[in-house]
Amino acid sequence: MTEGQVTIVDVAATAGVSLSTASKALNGRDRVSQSTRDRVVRVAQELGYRPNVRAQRMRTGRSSVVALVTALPAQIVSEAAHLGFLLELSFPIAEQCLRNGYSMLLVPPVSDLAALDQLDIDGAIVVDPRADDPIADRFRSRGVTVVTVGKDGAGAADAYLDRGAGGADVMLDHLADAGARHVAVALSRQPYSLADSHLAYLESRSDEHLRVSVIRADASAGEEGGYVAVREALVSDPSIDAVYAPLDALAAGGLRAAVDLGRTVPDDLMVATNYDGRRAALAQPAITALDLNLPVIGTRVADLLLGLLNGRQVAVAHSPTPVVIARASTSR
Amino acid sequence: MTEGQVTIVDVAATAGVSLSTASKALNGRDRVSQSTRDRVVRVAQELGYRPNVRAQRMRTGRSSVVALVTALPAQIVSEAAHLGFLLELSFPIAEQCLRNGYSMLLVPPVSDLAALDQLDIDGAIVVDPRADDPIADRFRSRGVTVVTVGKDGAGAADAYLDRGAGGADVMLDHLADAGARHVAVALSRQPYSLADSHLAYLESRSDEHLRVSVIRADASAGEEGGYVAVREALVSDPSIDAVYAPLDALAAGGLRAAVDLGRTVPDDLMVATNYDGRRAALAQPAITALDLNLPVIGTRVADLLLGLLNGRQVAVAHSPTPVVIARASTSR
DNA sequence: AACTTTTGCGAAAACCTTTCGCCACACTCT
DNA sequence: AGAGTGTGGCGAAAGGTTTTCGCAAAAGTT
Repeated sequence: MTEGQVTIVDVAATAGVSLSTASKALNGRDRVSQSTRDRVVRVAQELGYRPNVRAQRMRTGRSSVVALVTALPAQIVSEAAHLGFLLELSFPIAEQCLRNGYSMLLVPPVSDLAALDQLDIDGAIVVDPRADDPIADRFRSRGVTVVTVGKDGAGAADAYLDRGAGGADVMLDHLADAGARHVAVALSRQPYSLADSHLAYLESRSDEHLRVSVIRADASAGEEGGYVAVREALVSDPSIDAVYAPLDALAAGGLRAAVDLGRTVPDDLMVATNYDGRRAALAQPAITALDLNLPVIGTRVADLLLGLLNGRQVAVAHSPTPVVIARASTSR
Repeated sequence: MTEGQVTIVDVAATAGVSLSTASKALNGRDRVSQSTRDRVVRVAQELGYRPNVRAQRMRTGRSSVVALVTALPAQIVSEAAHLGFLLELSFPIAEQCLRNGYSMLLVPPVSDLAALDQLDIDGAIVVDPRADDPIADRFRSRGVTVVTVGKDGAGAADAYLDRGAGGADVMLDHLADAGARHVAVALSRQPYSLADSHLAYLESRSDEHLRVSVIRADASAGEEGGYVAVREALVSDPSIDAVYAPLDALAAGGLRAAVDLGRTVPDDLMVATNYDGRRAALAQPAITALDLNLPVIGTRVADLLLGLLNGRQVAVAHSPTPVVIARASTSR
């Protein structure tokens, strides 16, 4: 195939210096006279020397790789727009990493935690961790620095990006402004960090102007889960005049349920969701969603992790305030 | 931090066997008696031994990592929907890799080829390579197996996934059926593999029923590039009654140009594109696009690469036939 | 001139694993 | 009994790099 790789030994020999001097000259680490440094660099250039990354990693114990992994189960990832969320996040993270000499591993949801041990990484970004997240734990037990997107309740991570109420505040304000009096918030039955944040916020939110109640849906069933849960809620409590389902699959299912029950949207019932994916934009009527500004979130969480890996002391960052994208489903 | 990692030396010592025997027992490689094997495995378990991935890679010369990288310049990637294309592709690839014990590195467009040398990978998937693609070359000169999505003209890759006419055939059929007589195909001025495939196909395509002419646009300028190119074409040749721009940014720009010129879509002029992203779906009127079946493409190209890495002899795979998603922009 | 500090470089260890060659032993066949 | 054949296990050698330590020569100081 290729001629035997040219190693640093070859460079040193050709340049007439010792191994260690060559290494120091190339890495700029230690004190080497300018003349020898130049000579070594020139020889390396001429010989086409490329350091063996594996050997470097072996020796230094660092790999300059970080992983992006979601803590949500595969079902939810594929059913809801979480996949889109993840992917939109992945690119800015990958860019930020590359810019800082790191590269990013995209890890699909795994059933087997042991598979995570195979990843040669310095750090990981865990999206939407559960409390005491097993993935984050597994990484950290190995010495991998972990940062989470979404507050990590039990402190399983080294740092996290706080998403606050996750946009629930912004959206509820919007719904209230639009005239809603009783919002049913549809959350996944399976717990994850953002849903918890939502919940925490919601409990403090109900006031005389806006009543907020929580309903639970089976997110792994996708739209169907939203359909079932919202239908039941609408039937049992006619005072509900708005449905807010952060997961877009639940919102889309809820919309269908409302239509099937003869409610018109938005006049009888408003519908809103978080992630602004195709599902929301193309629904009939189009569903109001949030602009989460994922590029900024991605960049910030990447900075957080990279900062930690470079020894800076940081513990928390904040996501930008989401902006409501008002669509037909909430504009009366 | 953590207590010093437990190595295979510790396992061997505790189990009372030699280093090499412990290694063989754990890897199931060579002949070891069942009793010692069991003992070693049990000890490893008890000690919580996890092999040092970096040392393994160093020794074996394999990393079980592949990279996904696009050959298109960063400008086009961000301007056109190529980013969406890439991301939709990335997930099935990452899944397929993980399923086979590999992991996938997502690499943003790089300006500096040397950065690619930092990636510790066994193989790479290069999307939309140019002829004699420098990225593919760089990888292969290092001994990295390369597979491309989109035919690699000059054979810079070890294998490729053939996208045929890239859907141009399907779309032209659709336009002809819809009543088009003269289609202007807007291609990026910058060459890349799919545009070449389109071109090759288009040259053989013009017949008495359907005239096909090619116009060139500056794709790095995004929609504006499409606007300028299409406007000029429409003004200089009034017989054009359809615009087909594989890159969605060009199609969207073209649509705007047509409207500004007072042409109504689809009655005076039809518009179509390849990638079915938000831009196409949300345009006014909505733009007809193709369902490329990216999950299947991703899985196939991953299989191609993984096959090669596992020593199987494969050279080419084919993408599924795209299906037209007919929207208002082409239905009279 | 004698002493101390700085500077440039080399030898060797360490990182942890896999693999190659070899030996000892037990067993089988002539 | 001696030669041949497997089998289980061991020791040592890579694999390529970074880093620590020490030494000697040069430079600086009293």
